[in-house]
Amino acid sequence: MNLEVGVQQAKSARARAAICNATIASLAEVGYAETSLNRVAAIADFSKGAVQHHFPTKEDLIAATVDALLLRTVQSRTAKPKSVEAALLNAWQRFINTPAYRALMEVLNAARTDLALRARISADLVDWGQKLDQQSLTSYRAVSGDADDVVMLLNMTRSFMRGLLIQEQYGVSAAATVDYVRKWIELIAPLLELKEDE
Amino acid sequence: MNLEVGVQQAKSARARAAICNATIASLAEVGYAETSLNRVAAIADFSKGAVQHHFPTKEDLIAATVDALLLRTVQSRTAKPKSVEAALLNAWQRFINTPAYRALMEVLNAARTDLALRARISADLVDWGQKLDQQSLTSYRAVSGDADDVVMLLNMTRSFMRGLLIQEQYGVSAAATVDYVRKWIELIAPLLELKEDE
DNA sequence: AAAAAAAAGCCAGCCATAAGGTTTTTTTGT
DNA sequence: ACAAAAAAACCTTATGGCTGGCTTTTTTTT
Repeated sequence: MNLEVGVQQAKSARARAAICNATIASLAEVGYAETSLNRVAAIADFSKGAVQHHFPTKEDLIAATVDALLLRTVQSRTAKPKSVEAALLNAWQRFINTPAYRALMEVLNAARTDLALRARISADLVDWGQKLDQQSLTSYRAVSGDADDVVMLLNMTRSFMRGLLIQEQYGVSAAATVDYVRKWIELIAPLLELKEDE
Repeated sequence: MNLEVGVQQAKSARARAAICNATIASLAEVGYAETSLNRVAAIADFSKGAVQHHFPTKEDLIAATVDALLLRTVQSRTAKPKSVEAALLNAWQRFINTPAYRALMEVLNAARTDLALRARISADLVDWGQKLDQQSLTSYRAVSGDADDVVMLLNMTRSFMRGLLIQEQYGVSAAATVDYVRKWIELIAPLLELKEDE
């Protein structure tokens, strides 16, 4: 229990956080392939050597950044929503349609063909998926009474929203995209109810 | 007036097609960033110089490949399906969940951050989207009677399926993915009818 | 003295260009 | 009309400029 060791560790932790944030910003802005150590270092205002001191390899950097992203998106529980409709629309606006989620998608896409990266982050992603499923179950109930329906409907919603993010680039306006979201919510909100107890 | 298309032209066309096919294969296998002229040339069994002769810049190559992909996916009209459910499931199996579509997604994702590429292919993609909407209207009718609903529902379905492709890598089995597709179809199919007239 | 940060060097791979040879097409001269 | 000449197209090989990640060395901080 050395307080001064704590000081160094704290500083190191701050540096690592700053670097991960820079990585997230870079992923969102220029994508995975163009997210180089040089660029991350420039954004975080460190030297390339500093980045490589904290994360010896690029895979280390990306893996740490993914962890930060997953943690961030799980922690962001909002106040209890008024309706299922409001909750789902909120999920789109504050959760999916956001630079951080885009950064995550960049890594997910890269991991499709980069097997080493995929092996590295796969366990965390599975954990994350399970946490999301848990959250679904504590927030919603299916009118059918089947708990599996809750998980399935919310996963479908997330899938749909991920797909919207891709299409968004060409020929479809942001307004039309929100229309799509609303239409989907219209369809599935009647199948779900909010849990009130807590 | 030469009835026979020039020998060279035919050869050239064949070479270009082979190179584009190699590009599609590479995109599907290793993704956009790793799809280099070297790799494409190796797959197509040409020299790198040959590839660059036909497509002076990488952007040219990708743009031509996208054209080939879009053409391919529009042409592939199948026999008239028996039900809305069968048609949508077919769309997933023969259209979306396929190497060619994955190749297209790679380019779309890259185009999000590569503005030059996006400007290059944007018009073609918009055209393509309109063609797909047209096809939707000739094949389906909405029970609501509103033609816009047809277009919207099918675009939503494609969005959902795109989203599935991304998630597919981690924690979700192929069988579970098909379950999701079926569940989605259960929700959407009652809102659509097949057009029989032709 | 040890950890953190910066700097310098290395190798591999990328895209692009250029030079050379072969084959096809077009133009020219008679 | 038709062979010779010129031009163009196709493909290969070689080269260059540049940037990527990684390693090693030097400087700074604590």
